[in-house]
Amino acid sequence: MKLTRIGDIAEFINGYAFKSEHWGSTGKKIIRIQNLTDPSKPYNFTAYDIPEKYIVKDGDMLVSWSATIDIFEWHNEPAYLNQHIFKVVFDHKKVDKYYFRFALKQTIDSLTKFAQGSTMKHIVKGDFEKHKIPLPDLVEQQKIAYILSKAEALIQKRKDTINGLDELLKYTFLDMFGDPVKNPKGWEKGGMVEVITSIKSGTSYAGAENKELEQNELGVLKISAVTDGVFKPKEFKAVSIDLITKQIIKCQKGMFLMSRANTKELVAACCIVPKDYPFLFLPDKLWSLSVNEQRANKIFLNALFKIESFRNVIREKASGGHESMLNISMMKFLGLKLPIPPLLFQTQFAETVAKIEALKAKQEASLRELEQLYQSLMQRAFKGELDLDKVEIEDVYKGFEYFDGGFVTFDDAKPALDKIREKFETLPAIKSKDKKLIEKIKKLDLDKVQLGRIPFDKDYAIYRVLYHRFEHYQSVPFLTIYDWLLTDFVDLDYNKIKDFVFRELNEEAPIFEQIFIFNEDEKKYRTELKLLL
DNA sequence: TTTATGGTCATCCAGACCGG
DNA sequence: CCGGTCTGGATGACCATAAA
Repeated sequence: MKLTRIGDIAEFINGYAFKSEHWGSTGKKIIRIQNLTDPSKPYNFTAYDIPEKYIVKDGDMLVSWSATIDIFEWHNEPAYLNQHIFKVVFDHKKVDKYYFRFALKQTIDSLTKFAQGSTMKHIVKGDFEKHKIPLPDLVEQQKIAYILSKAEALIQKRKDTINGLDELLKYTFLDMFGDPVKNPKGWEKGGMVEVITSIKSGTSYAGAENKELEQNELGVLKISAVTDGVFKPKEFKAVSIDLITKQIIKCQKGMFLMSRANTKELVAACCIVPKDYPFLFLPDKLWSLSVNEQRANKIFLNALFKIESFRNVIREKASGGHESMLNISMMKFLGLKLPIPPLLFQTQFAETVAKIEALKAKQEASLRELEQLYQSLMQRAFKGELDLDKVEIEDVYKGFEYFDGGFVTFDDAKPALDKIREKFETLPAIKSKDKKLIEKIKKLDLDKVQLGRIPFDKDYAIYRVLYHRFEHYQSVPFLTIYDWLLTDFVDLDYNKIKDFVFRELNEEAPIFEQIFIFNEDEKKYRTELKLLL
């Protein structure tokens, strides 16, 4: 495939070098690299007037070129760009911005070889602009971006499900046992000594990071193997067996591990080791806790220690001169009090956890598969090996020409809208049902209403959404349309549609209305949605 | 003599900042 | 404005000391 210098298809505007006196708590957000890599990081704000060119709008692509070298799409209110990040201004006649994102991600590793500086890796603007990506014609680009977006969306969906299962675990705990500190269910309280029979601490060894283990090496775990609350067998350092003189504790299935040191936030992270790892052993900062099985279930304890309120109780016992590396002693830990529900309940909880974990394992396996598929798709796409002839991008999406940022007015969009309308006007008209529905609503007893299914015609909805928006606001941000089409409607996932619909219901000028219908056969109410005219 | 504890020092990353 | 260095926080390495 033809290679093109990215400097020829887009302009890269570097962010503004804000000084600390520019920061405040009011005004516009300042986008720093950490805000892109970690959404939980707080923003700095500035009330100063900075030139227009540093403003980033919703949908803008950003490339960080210092330390973290990656590309991000900004989905947020207009904000200022900090130094070390480029804002990408595309030549829309030549390149599709989503295609560009995928193409750059695919080739980003080769960019790091240009990185300069000793303490901190930088990419020099000139080198960056010289970087080449494969560039087929625009329609092909859109098709590639479309396929990859689909794969990406599936991956995200798996990740969401996995996170959801984690949440479910937490709620299951709180539902069964209540908050462990307030102890609203009045469980018998006991000392940690009653449930933990012994604590074994590992031994300190230095080693080489990020490498595979050789024949004559063992891995000493790092705190980070436990930090996230899930055992991570890859977080170790390699140590030559010859150097190991002290007694070590090998990492075995069922071990209940806890970190005795870290920042206050992360101290007392714990997890259960899922299987034997004969080549890994514990470092001095990790404990292996033995549980008195007559009194407690370690799955229960593992969940308990992860509940924020109880974690705080443990954290309070940590000490140290530097806030950045606090320690807990065994005595202090064993001196803590905890609620100890009857073993039967704990076992029941553990069974539920096992079920959720099994679901999670399935989702994780699927996620790995998808990620592999995604990788191979990426590679084939940029080698020009994908059969794009079979790819039909949704007609609606094709109807819109590229618009150079900003807003699409009603007139801009009218030809495309007309085309859509022609296609959809004959569709099963929710319209004709509307009158009957309204009659029914009048007779409803709203107190007895239950949520139910949402009958939903995707194509018709797209048309209605767009038309309504145009009528109501006269113009619509182009990117909003693009996103709807690309992300909300590429698949017919019920939950996604539901999310979308409920978002719409909460809008100031909603295009949906929730209505309630009595089903004569089932003898109960269910909700339906009506598109407002 | 061994182990647990509570540190400090070193390193790396990310951001602050500055000279040309 | 650009390209680089300085600085501080987070984490890992490792140790002196006290207790067992």
